Amino acid sequence: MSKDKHRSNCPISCSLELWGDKWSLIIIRDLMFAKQCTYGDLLKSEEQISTNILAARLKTLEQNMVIEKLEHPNSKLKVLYKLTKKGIELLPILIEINLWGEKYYADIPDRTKALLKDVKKDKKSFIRRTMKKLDID
Amino acid sequence: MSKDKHRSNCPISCSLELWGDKWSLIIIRDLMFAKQCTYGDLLKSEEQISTNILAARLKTLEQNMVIEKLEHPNSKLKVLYKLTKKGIELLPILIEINLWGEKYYADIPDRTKALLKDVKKDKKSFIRRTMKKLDID
DNA sequence: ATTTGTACTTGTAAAATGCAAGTAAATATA
DNA sequence: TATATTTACTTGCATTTTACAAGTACAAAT
Repeated sequence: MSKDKHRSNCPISCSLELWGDKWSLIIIRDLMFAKQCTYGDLLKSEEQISTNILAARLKTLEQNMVIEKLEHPNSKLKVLYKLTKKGIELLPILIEINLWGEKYYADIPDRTKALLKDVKKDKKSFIRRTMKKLDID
Repeated sequence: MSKDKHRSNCPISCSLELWGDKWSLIIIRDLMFAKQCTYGDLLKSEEQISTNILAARLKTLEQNMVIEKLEHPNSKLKVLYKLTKKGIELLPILIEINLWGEKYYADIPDRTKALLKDVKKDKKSFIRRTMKKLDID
């Protein structure tokens, strides 16, 4: 009847209810920069997510159409996860978090620094290029 | 000895460890658009944070210099919370979350819509103006 | 002197997390 | 062909976090 699943209609609040935790954006980050990952790939991330949490997050993100499952071309045993358009559009958020984090935390990895240098040169272009790369199947 | 409090040195991961939960950015949002709030003001938000969670988050955010406490000019009983420079600089993240959320959730409040219309007209100018407003004590 | 307002703290049940181990099906290997 | 291994999960359980209700301490208003 009523749409009362949200604590409020504030877009920030609704967004946080979906991916506002310590893991969802890590998964999304990995998919954003690796394009496609298997479950095993995601487990390999430096942050060491545990298997049950990963499975739970993937399920929620899929149900909310942020990611989707794909058949692996070479194996029926493997599953490919990728971002949907809705997921890809989280890129500007990830970029701003990256930029803020770069400013306030030390020992940023070189890869990240290089990427952010590119971002700072021309943010819009970076977003366009990255999104385009992700969009091509 | 070692700086091993972080799961990784990824700026996204470090950021999420600090404010990657369902409440921190709600508090920061309120401070961003109200400039200064008392504890009671923050409790009044539509999302209905509970008192112990609010106290815990305020403590963490203060310890990490995202917010600071101020004396209330009219009362020793009240406490004013405001964003530090570090906190104010979360504005671009809040804006991008707002824009994403606006696109994927329904029934966005009119105030928010109006604000985002302004943002979309000229994002940089909006950020500059909002930050300036917050900076003036 | 008593009540109210404000910023918390405390207790406790419920939920989420983190870790270790287990399972089922597909594939690789002997 | 039989066995082992890989892959994507699930399950059980201890620990931690959350949510709700109530309580406390001090300032200020009545």
